[in-house]
Amino acid sequence: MNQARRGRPRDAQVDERILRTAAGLLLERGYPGLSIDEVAERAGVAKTTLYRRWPTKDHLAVAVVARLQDDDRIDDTGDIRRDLTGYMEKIADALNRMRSAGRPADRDDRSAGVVAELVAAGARHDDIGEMGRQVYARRNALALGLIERARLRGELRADLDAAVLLDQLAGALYYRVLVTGAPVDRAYAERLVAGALDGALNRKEPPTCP
Amino acid sequence: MNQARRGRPRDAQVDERILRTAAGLLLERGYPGLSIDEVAERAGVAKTTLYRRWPTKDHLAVAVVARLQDDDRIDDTGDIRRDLTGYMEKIADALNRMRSAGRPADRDDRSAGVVAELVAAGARHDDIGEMGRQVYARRNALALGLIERARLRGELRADLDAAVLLDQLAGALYYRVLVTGAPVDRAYAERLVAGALDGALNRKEPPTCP
DNA sequence: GTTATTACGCTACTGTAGTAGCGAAAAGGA
DNA sequence: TCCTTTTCGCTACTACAGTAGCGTAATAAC
Repeated sequence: MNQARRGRPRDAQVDERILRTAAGLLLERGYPGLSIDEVAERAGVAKTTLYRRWPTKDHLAVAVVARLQDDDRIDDTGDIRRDLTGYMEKIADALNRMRSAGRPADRDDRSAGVVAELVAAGARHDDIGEMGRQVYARRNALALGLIERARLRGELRADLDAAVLLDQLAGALYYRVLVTGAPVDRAYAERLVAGALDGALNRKEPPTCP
Repeated sequence: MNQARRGRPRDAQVDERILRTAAGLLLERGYPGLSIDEVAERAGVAKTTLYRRWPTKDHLAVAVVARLQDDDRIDDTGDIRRDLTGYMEKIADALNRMRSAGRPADRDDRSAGVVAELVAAGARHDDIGEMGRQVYARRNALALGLIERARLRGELRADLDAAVLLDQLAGALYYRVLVTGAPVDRAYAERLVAGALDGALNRKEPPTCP
């Protein structure tokens, strides 16, 4: 792919200037402060040029945030509790990075901010939703591998519902950011993994030895 | 509160007409199809009158959806597995009701639709966010009571982290609707509760009886 | 009654996302 | 060199959220 195209080639510096400008506005002023007109003006670019690359403001915002994400590898140390906790911390870090965008540091920050707008963007545009689902699928496949190896080592139940386990873990983080406004930090990641591993049922039964 | 006010009283029929019209548009065409100008025109009301009641489109949408929700009581039958499953089904029903708004029935419906827009509305406006958190807090307090009673009956671990358990349960539902696009139905509710109750760790140790 | 107060409808306005159409510039292919 | 294709900048436009100001209607307090 990427063969030599026919007409005038795109100016890569234009892409760069737009994305840098948009990133500045988005991180400083949040989603409503990301104005297409202002991005175009500050980047020294016609608005139509911008729309030739990203068809909506949502698409531009997704492109900006996608550049800020680091890789989504997952460590496998052989200790499932430690590895899942590390995985949760990675997700929490990514969420917290977006969460604080666009608001003064002194403010009581319970808002989902940019995270919520990106989720909504995925709901508004099929292609963005599909991108998000692919990111999720990739991340989830890696985590399923981690769990499967731990299961084979005997750390986890043989009949474990791994998909549900991952929904519970990641879901709790998103839920706190998007719905309850509660913080997601290292301490919570540890409580979360502990709860999921241990289960809720009471198992203390007096050993029945004849 | 609600003392006799000074000036001309508000026309309750105006509220009703606006909300009915807005509900029709929102459920039929989804969030982008909810146009303030069109609501005002169809309801036979000036746009300024509408804005006197709901300061933004987001507020109007929240008011519409709030009227569609039923009560959030939680059954307590004495069987924690059954009760939690019922609670999950209630949340799933509410999510699914909003999820299908505004799209043709034949379409492959992975989108979060109105749910995502409402979450974003909570992030955009502090007062809406606060409302959402109060709904959550109320619901959560009821569920915490349910869990505490089950714990006292001995069904659940004495050292259970109940807050985390509820985050895991409700979080998984929201996560599937908002992020992964997976369905949330009765079968999933059962898997979810089973996973949370049983835990992930392998506990099969040969009983050590001398 | 009169007055103060609030609701309502109306017109006109701003700001922003997104589109249409045009001419000029930059490339490849003939 | 000439033709085609695509990019880019420009101007002008639509659609929609939200606001400002005004005249008028409906109510309570006096």
